[in-house]
Amino acid sequence: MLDISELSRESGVPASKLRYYEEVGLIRSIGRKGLRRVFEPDVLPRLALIALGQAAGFSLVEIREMLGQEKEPSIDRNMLAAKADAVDRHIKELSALRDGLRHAATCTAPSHLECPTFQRLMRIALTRQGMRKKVRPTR
Amino acid sequence: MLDISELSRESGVPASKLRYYEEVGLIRSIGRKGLRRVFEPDVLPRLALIALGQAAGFSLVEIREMLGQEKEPSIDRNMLAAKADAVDRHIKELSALRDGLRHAATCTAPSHLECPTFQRLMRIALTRQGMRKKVRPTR
DNA sequence: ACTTGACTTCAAGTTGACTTGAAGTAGTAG
DNA sequence: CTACTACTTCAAGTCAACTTGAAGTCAAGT
Repeated sequence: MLDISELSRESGVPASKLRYYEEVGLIRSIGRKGLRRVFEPDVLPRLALIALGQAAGFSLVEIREMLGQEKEPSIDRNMLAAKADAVDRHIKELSALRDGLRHAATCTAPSHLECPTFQRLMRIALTRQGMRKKVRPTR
Repeated sequence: MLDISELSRESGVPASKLRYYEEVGLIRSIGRKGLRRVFEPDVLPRLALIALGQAAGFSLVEIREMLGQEKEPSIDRNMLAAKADAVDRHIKELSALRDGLRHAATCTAPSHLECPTFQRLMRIALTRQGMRKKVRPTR
């Protein structure tokens, strides 16, 4: 059992962020000691997953969906697989970007427009589209 | 030569965004026809690169640095290579996330904490840290 | 019992990346 | 020449994801 400062120290996540995450339903405290929140240690891996999900470009709402917002042990496996596929597509795009950057660092062609590497990069870029959702406090 | 609505139609980027991008120095118009901006067609690939850079999680300021803010043909090659390496590290993280998601979709172990796949995921997640910069209009 | 200080809530502020709206202007069709 | 419409500027608004600040509470040490 951890209080918020212990959790903050262990995870490196500021207390204000932890309170915010609880407010929007990303993590849960199991009770109070007086006023103070009491957390179970298993929020630590959960926080790691949240950080990773953010690094992957997911919104907090999407992450909440992926992790399961409540004490549900059975999360939707199809949805997880779909998310994995989405991340995989993202990786493909980033690979194109990386290659494009490396190419730009070495290519001395007069016009990038004529370069096949650059053209491939652009084709992939143009298939992109973004969608975002809104995060609202749970209750 | 394109006016803003043509550029918007060709690129799929709303005109308001194009004006904003010009304001912060991501793209340039080469002049005016009356009030109206006139763009060169080569902003199209540039817009594609901007979108790709965003997909990669870079801020507009970072993207401006990568692409070169002005009509400089010689952008810093070492910096580009460094950015490519940064993207590559990001890809590694995302690969871990993807694998983690796939694993979570199939693993039925009672506690994820005991699972080596999950532990690897977490190790990578914990090495993350983020930094952001501010975007200000040029001039 | 009293002080201390880390916790609490709640509202408001911040940042990046845009969008929206009002008010004005200018090239083109009739 | 007059209208129309698509452009223009500029200020303000929005949204996600937090942070900050004020004012209050409470457990623990002296």
